[in-house]
Amino acid sequence: MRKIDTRSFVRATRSTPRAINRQIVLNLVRDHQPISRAELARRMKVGRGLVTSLVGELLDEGAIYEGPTADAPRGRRPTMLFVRTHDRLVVAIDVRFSLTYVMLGDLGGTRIALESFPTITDPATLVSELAARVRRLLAEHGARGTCEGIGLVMPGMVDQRNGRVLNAPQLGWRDVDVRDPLATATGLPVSIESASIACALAQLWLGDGGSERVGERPGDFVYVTVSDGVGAAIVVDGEVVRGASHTAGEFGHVPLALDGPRCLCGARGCLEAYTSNLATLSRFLGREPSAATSRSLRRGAGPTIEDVIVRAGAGDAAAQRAVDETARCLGVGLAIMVNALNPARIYVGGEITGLWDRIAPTIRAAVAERALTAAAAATPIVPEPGDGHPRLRGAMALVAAPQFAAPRLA
Amino acid sequence: MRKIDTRSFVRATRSTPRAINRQIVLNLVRDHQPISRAELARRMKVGRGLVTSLVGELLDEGAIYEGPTADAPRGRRPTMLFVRTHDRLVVAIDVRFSLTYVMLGDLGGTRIALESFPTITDPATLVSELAARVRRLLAEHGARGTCEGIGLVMPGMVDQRNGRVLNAPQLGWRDVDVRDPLATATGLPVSIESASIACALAQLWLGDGGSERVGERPGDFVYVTVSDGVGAAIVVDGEVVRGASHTAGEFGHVPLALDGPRCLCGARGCLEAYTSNLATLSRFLGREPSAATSRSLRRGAGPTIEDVIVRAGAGDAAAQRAVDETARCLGVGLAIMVNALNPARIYVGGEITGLWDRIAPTIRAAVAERALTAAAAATPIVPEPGDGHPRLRGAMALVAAPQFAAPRLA
DNA sequence: GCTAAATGTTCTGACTCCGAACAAAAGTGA
DNA sequence: TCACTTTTGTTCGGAGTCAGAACATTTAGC
Repeated sequence: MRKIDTRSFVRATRSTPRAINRQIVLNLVRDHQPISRAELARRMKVGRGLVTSLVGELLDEGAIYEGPTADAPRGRRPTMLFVRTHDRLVVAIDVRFSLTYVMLGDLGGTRIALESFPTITDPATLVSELAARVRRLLAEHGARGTCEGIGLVMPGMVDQRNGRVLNAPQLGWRDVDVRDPLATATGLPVSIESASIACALAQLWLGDGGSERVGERPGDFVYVTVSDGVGAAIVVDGEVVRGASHTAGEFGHVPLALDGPRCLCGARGCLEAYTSNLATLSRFLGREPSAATSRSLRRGAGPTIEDVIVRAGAGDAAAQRAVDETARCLGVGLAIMVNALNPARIYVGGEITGLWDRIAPTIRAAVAERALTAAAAATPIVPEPGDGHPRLRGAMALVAAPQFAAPRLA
Repeated sequence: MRKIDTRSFVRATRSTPRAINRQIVLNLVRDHQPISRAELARRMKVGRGLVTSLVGELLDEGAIYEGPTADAPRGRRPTMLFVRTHDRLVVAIDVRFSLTYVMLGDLGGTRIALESFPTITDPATLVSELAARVRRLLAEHGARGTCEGIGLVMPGMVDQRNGRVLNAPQLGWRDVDVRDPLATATGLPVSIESASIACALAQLWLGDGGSERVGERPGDFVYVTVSDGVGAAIVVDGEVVRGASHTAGEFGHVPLALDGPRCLCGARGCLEAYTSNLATLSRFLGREPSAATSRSLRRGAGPTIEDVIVRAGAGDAAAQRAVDETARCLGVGLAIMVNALNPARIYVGGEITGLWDRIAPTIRAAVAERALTAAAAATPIVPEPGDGHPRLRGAMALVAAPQFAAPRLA
């Protein structure tokens, strides 16, 4: 029951049905490959004739390809269809505080090569270094196919429309254009996105397809990133909620206590001030989480969040107390999201997932305590470990998504 | 960039372009009436021939009608088109704690007749009373047109799909079917919805069209209802966010302080415990907001929220303190929504809007203090006074919306 | 009355889906 | 071996829709 915005709509042309059905076929092949034309016709409830025509078009464009025929109990053997991904390359870039990762993968999300280098904070130098590495990677592996584009994930706020980094405190950037310089330096289209949204896109487009529960809509979830900050990306009906000025998802500064510890944002008692890595670390050290503490910890003075996690896992009581309290507060934060948005599930990413077995019961209990309905209390909360490089997968999803997205209409 | 859900999609047929363009024309007429075919063709960037065909179909169906021709500086005078609303009746019902309102209106949202009676808490008796009143209203005013359906707004949680009231503490109902009994008793289609979502639908479909700022997307907002409880309805891209189990929008139990005053939900420090009418009233009385207080106040023992508002407006210091604190806390709650969802604007409904001139600066200041970006801090916060019967308008929108909504696709 | 300009209609063509008929391919069994 | 059944995949005419040009209609101005 969507209202049409009469100031910005897309009217239908005579090729609109084609565009819609084409994408449906492509997505069905993607989700169920290998799949035959006849099976596609059954799933779409159309005649096989139409499927032949649609598939023929996708074959001509190189979006899919025909594999070998499959066995069948009776009758003619079906020729199986696959999405062409292995020779369509994607460059994924993840710029983080200390290291920048550059990865070469294919449209299906498969990793081909991965490298990293210390992050350069000067924009122009970073872009030229990135361009050089992209060129070298494509020269080395270019025989595997053609590159479809670059997905760039930046730490901080990003305006995905004009390709600018609005604010990246970890790099000291404010309103810096990186997309266009990188695009001209490499000759490839570049898509840019913030880390939390990128992780959500990775789940949405490259997610663990098979594990979804029956009846659960795969396009309704929240992805919460617990790291230096606490951010969330909201996905409703298969689409990321961006907000009127593209800043939706800032759950990090929901107050848990109006007179709580001071947060780096200036307010008091923010969720982030209780659950960020800095907060956990400060709690472990018995210090106030201040900007000074933050800086000194970043410079490598003192233990890191990884150290705390390792110690907690090894039985260190102080570390366990610090982490448990983080888990309790995170649970309260997740309960807010569960009540406010009622997602089908919540993904949690960040270093803290390394201790999931320990913290999961605490988080669940806190969520269940504050959830308003039984269904909300039972919302699956799924950890995503950092060793799967969710941000890099998100960068790949940035390039892959436009190929498979539903056409915008009405 | 929406992902297609391959387990539940709508494929295009050869009449899909027609369905889309038909709705676009209908909505353009609705938003810009009186409007000519030629103007429609310009706005849609199509030839006038296609518009003639689409308009002809809408005329045949009775969705629109031709008015008189308009003056033109040169050339043939255009015949103006209008949405046919005046002879298509709608019954709107708003069941509240003390009174139930029944209104007869037309598809355009115009009020024809309004009556009320003391709410009956027995479901069957309520339904038969409602059916009798609906029949009488239609008999009296039936000459004005045919009735398109009934919109029913209930206080509490509603499953809009199967027409059941899941939980309405004000009526003492749990899992009660009212939609189907009322539909069979009246022979009319009935749509049911919760109060906060209904108010949002009223704004979305019958909202103050002209006053929207340039560039502001009309389909991205949050409607916050401050009443016995505090609820919110989230509208993204012209569509209400319902959530995986249809319980999205429960911002009332966002904690402002984990160890704050006890809330009726069982937790502590909920936004509702600070800003509901009961909370304001309890603050004025210097009491704890308990279930017992709630009951005694509902029974008419002691002052009502309206009394407190009148006193605050007249200069009573205690009442002003109570209301100002409510405003401050509400501002914090709105800041959470601004940061989390980044809506284009926020509507606030409820008795407290009667004091908007006094509380607006406090609310704005609290929002601005916690908003993370300048754009978010500037989010317009618009009061909707209760004398416009927003819930009844929402009930009308329930019936009107399906007529104008975009077709679901892909 | 003629012309220009604008609105509204009609008609042919192109693109699409739709459904039925047809061809192709594999197994079964007389 | 070969007709029969079953399933897959293709082809083709028909119907619905948009696209665009030609045409008819109406008004104002000269």
